Amino acid sequence: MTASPRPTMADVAAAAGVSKALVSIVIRGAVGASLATRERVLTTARELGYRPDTRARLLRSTRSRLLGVVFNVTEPYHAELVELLYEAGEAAGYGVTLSAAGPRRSEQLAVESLLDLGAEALVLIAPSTPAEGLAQLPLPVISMLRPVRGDAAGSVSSDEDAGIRLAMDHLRGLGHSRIAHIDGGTAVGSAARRRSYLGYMADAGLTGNASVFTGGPSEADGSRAARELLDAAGRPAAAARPSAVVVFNDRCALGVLDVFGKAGLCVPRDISVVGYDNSRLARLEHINLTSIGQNGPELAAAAVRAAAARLGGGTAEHLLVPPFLEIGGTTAAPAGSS
Amino acid sequence: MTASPRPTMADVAAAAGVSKALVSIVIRGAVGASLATRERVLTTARELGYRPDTRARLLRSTRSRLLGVVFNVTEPYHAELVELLYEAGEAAGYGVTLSAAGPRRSEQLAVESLLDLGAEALVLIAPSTPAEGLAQLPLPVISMLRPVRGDAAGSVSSDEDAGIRLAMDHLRGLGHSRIAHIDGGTAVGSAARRRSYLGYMADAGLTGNASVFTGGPSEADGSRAARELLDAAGRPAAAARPSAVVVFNDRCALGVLDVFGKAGLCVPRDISVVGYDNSRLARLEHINLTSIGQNGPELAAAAVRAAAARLGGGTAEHLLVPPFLEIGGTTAAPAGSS
DNA sequence: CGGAAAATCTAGATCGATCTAGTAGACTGG
DNA sequence: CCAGTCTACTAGATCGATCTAGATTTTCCG
Repeated sequence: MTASPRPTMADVAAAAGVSKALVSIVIRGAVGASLATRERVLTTARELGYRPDTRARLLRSTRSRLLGVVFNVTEPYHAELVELLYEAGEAAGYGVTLSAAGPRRSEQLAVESLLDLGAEALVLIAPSTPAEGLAQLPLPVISMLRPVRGDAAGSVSSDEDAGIRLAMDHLRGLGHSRIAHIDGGTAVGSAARRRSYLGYMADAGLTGNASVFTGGPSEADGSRAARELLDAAGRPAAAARPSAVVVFNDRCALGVLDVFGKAGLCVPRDISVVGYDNSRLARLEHINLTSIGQNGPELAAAAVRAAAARLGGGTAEHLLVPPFLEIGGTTAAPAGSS
Repeated sequence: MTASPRPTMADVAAAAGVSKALVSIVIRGAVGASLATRERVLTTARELGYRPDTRARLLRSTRSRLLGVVFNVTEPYHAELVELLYEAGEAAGYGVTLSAAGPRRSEQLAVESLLDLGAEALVLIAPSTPAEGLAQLPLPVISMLRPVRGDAAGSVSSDEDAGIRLAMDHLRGLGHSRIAHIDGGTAVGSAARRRSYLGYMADAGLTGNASVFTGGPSEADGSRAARELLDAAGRPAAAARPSAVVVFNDRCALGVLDVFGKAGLCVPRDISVVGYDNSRLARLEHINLTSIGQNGPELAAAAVRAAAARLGGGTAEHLLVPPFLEIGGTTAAPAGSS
């Protein structure tokens, strides 16, 4: 509470008997100071409890080395990425500042606050701003988890096509061939995943077995689609029911699991279910959903690299990071195959 | 990409034919400018696309009017509070900067980065730093969701005792009298909630019906406790089984629901369950757990008020915000009472 | 109308760092 | 021994705002 004013660079300089400029050199670790004085300055700095003032540093330096990150508070996975971005950023010599977007705070506002803070590049996690909007911004922008075409912004996303293939390979490997897909309806990314599914089925010569049901991003969507699936399967012949379902995302898969359970189907004995996101939800012990996960650390590192490259004058890169398969308790070999 | 340097206050001053100082006055909305010039300056500022530079502003002004917020990335509810703090802060004329703590980024580090940025007060959401540590910090600190005694820091938390009472009143109102409690084991806050439960039962003259099972913060803890509860109930007489359970938190309640379901009990027909937190989990459609929720907007507003008051020279306040009851589908009148 | 009070505006110092330009001294080589 | 190069260091300008102190104009009122 006794607000003793924190020591400045001038204080350290006076105490160590050198100039401010030299202290600056030492603190930044720049060249131009002898080993002896370097040590002396660092010692007195530590003794005085000196900490460089970020505000002043940002103001003066040509390169702020500050990375602005915009994330959405309603997406738990974003929070996870934020922490990884801190790590990746700091490892690359960048400071990281956050700005949250959400239902009551627009992405626009979040971006502006970072601009005013002097960020020299932005990482937007799953931005809703269209590409043209991103192109307007006066600094390099990296879009995470949402691919962007062209030179408007760099992008780093998970390879969704590879993700679907992982899920399908897993199911095929278990012996499934009647594999259905519950898509994400009009949600972002749904079309791409659906396309990957259909492409895989075609390549495997299983076009006849392919069937897509309209789901959505939430549990309710999944429940609806699952009921439809059961109804459709019942009509022609019960044997025609799919033995496995690849679902748009984990939340949707949760709704699917619920309906299957209430219909008396046992997962995975009667039917296998694969989600997408490997969210905390999926990892709850009594759910333990087989799911496709994004490689968070690699995504974060790639985003920082892309931002640094863009600052170095490169053109917008578009990276795809391979996802991984987390095998849980909702997939097994089909019933008749032991 | 064509990095046109953004206009500064001097540019606006030149364009409007006034001094820098006057522009500053107008932008800050301070007294000392006539209505006419005020308008003229604002117009030219808008035309030039001028935006004040936060770095410079922070550096110079005696009061940074910057509120630092530390949240934990692993807690989804924190994210929700963050957005509310933005709102509450900005409404009170404070800027808000975030710093994330988490498994790989210490609270200490998060706090320091905010100090370096020039925050003039900190709001720590559920800090793990002990009170003595908070007292060391050279600025006012508000601990949210974790009560702190003494003058080390202000605190704003949800009134847990009132929360338990809400749950109990609800169940009593439905006609329950055999109400059990599954606690949080050694988790933070568990002891207080258990005490509230026992106190309520005593006050209601139901000490004979009170029974506490050792749970914990996670689903697995809940499952274990639920099995114990069923075992214990089976032995003396089935009729002695509690007709309702108040559970430490939502995750724990999820495990409880799972075990009850698998044991053939129908919730809420055979037994009612109340959670605590009103988390997103509880609000999933097919779970729809009756739960005690924290009043987020009020918590955020109170935290900002407390910080402002502390900055104004007041002593550390300790506020309790009343929670609310969210009635879901897991509570109903006990079986024999229609 | 005169002079005090209030309102409006400006010059210049200042916050705490970085950065440029330049000085002092040590070292090298012919 | 002197020019040339390197290393170690420093003075002072600078970033873009705020703030203080003072200048100028307007208003008010007896």
